[in-house]
Amino acid sequence: MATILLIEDDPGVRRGLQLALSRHGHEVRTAESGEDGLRELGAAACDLVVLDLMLPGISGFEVCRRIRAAGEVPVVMLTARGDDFDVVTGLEAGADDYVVKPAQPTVLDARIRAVLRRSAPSDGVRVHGGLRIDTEALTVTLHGAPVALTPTELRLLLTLSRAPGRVFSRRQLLEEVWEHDYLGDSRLVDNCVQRLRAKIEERQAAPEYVQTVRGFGYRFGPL
Amino acid sequence: MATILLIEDDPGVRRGLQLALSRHGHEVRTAESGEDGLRELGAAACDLVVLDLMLPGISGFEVCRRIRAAGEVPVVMLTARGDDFDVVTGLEAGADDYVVKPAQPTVLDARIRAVLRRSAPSDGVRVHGGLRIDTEALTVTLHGAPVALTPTELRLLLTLSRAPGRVFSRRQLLEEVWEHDYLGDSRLVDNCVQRLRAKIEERQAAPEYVQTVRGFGYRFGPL
DNA sequence: CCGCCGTGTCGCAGTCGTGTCGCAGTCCCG
DNA sequence: CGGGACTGCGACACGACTGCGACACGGCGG
Repeated sequence: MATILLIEDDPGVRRGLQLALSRHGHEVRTAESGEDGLRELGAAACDLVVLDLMLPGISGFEVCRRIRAAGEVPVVMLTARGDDFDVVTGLEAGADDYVVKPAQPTVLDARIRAVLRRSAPSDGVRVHGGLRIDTEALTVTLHGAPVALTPTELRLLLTLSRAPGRVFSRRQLLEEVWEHDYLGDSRLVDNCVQRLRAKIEERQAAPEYVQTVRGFGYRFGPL
Repeated sequence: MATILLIEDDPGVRRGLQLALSRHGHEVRTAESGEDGLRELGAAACDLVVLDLMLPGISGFEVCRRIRAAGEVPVVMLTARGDDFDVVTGLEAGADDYVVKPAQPTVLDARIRAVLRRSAPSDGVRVHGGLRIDTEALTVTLHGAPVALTPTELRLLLTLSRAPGRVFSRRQLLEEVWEHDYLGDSRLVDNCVQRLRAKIEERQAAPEYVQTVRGFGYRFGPL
């Protein structure tokens, strides 16, 4: 499961690949052009870019160079024909792998996983939108910028993000994060959530990562 | 948490992983070879298979193909080296994920949970017609559109849907949903049912999900 | 010894959920 | 056919729950 940005101008191919990759368990965002893609990439980090070579406006090669110049996001190229010129130039532009169209979804997925595996050997990294949680280094970044969390806030975030979507009751959180036997109902959890939100949520009125489920508790991630 | 079948020929690795996965809350059964594993799988179902590639007798790939051909049990592969050939072939054989040996128990557990989460959304999710109830995320969708339920309405729906077809008396519902000792017969339940219906029923004249059994109480689901 | 940071507690305010009431419509039964 | 019981349904006011700021305590390092 990874977040993938698909840059492809042909609407048919774009939707087909988006659907196929979604079925393989990836989160897929799309862009129609190189400019659009670079903008999208700046807005929110992703784990990998699938990049078509034939694009209106900036060429795929140029987009690839800029992506690699900007960061360490791996790129899988999509070429119409496997002629040598494309491949060599593509790999020299910084692509990590390439797949020849028409692409078998299974093959593309296999390549993607292979690239992710060798270019991101760091396991235990959870990425949700612009939030990146490294469970080994115990670091959290928001849109690439490091976020300073206190130990308790970090434990809370780790616990919640371990099961995205699942609702944790205050009771459960007290046991897992604080490990006390919790005497007397307290609003400690609310408080810590509030402090955590102040650091990782951009619009606190509509929290993106830590959501409250009234009457039950809190939940990490998508609605 | 989940029942896992571990197919691994090396006795040391097998016991180590079995112990580690048990500690993470899984039920672990083991098999020493591909044939053994397939037999085991036929004898009793499990939620996921952890499959070593290097096996005596049938190869891991072949075992994987047969498992996927037989049913929908997800497979996590265990490979000695992450070379591309293994990965691509493995994923094409139908593996859902793979972990490179020597495997960190925590990493393996994380992968297992991720695979289980995406390949078995049927866990804790109840679907009846257009209504989908996720008992972990505590979300309800109607024809794909999220429905905002209040805590009491949600508890009511969860209680009723736990036993579709069964009739719950108002008394029972008061005890299970409200947990008070219920003094004085009240029409609280009727009210809450009404509010719930307003949100999930399309034709309230002929309720599809929450039906009233005159003189007795309410029932969830088909006649 | 002093000051800072993290943590737990308290109180206030706004919002939303909830329980009660009353009326009207429906079904059952005499 | 008529009366009574049962249920659907809207309205309303109280109360619970949560967000949020402020403060005090304690540990750790300068």
